[in-house]
Amino acid sequence: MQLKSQVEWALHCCAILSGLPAGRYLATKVLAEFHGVPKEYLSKALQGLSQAKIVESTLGPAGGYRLARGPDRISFLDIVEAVEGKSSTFVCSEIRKNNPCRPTGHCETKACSIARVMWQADQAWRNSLKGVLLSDLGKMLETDIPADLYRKSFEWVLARA
Amino acid sequence: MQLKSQVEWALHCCAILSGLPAGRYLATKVLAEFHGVPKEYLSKALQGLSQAKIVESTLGPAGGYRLARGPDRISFLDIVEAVEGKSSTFVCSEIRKNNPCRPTGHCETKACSIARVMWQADQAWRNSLKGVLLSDLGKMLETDIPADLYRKSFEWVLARA
DNA sequence: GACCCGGTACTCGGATATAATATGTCCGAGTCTGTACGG
DNA sequence: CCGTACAGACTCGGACATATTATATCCGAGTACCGGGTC
Repeated sequence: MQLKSQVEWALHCCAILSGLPAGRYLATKVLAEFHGVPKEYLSKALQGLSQAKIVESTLGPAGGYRLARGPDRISFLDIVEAVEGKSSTFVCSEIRKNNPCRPTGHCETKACSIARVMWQADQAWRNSLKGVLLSDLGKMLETDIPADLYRKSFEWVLARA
Repeated sequence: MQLKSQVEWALHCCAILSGLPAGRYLATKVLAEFHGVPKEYLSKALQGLSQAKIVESTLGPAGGYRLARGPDRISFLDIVEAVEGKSSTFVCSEIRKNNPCRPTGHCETKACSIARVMWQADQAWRNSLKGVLLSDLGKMLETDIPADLYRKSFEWVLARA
């Protein structure tokens, strides 16, 4: 099991978008060039973000994407679920119903114990992601990235927004 | 992203094996019949468990699998990792290195901030799985399953061990 | 009667096909920009 | 000089191929059991 690479791309793109001045849009082409990934495919990830109302888009020249709300109102979980879907990582196929000893027509009273444990773990994962906001990421990047590189990148992006 | 169905099967099989009297083996054929899944494919999941030293196998007639240690020493995480692998669900492909502003030869000082957040969530998921032991599952099943069905299933399995 | 030996049937384990999903690419519908024109 | 209409170019969005992974199946190597033969 592995998250798709689009999740990583979407997160990086949101990080860039969160640093953009209000009202400016950034095109897929620019985001793809900055990250060195295929433009056409990256657009699928951005489409997911758009449908989830995390970003909003504009057409035409000078069009592109921007965040639909403040970075302090967007969590990692929002982004991950926009790309990967909201369904649990564990799906219970109810194989217990195939138990040859099970009386026909018997109806389970509660969810499978195994599924409950797995879903609980899934929830722990989501809670962890929910606890980190895009604004938190912004602060982390400020301290992690050398000031020089940070400023250069910012200007590079701004010149194309 | 979705866990493979083998994970579910492996967990159910371990649940059965944990109720087995010491020294008895249970064949793939029986486990497959009980759960209503293809015998040949289920064996792959059991192979994973075997390689992870969670279960041990014996050949020949009356052969099969049994737990390699007590159910209080086997966690959900052990089983999930045996089937899914131990690598993180998030893989960082270091796309930040493609940043056109990045000086050539620049060496990152610490791991990508985004990856750190994702890995932390992955760890939360694993910790949750680590906290539930096979013996805990046994207790849950005892209270969840109707006593009648529980006993019947136990005898059904025992007659084939 | 007890022990040894060989055949047999059953087991696991890995190598091999098929289906589903992730990855990557393409083209069309729509709209904003910039310009030329008219008032 | 200003407002308006229009052509053009650029954008996103979804439809279309390919590569990788999960699913399902098959066959061979190996071993414990069982029966017969021998001491």
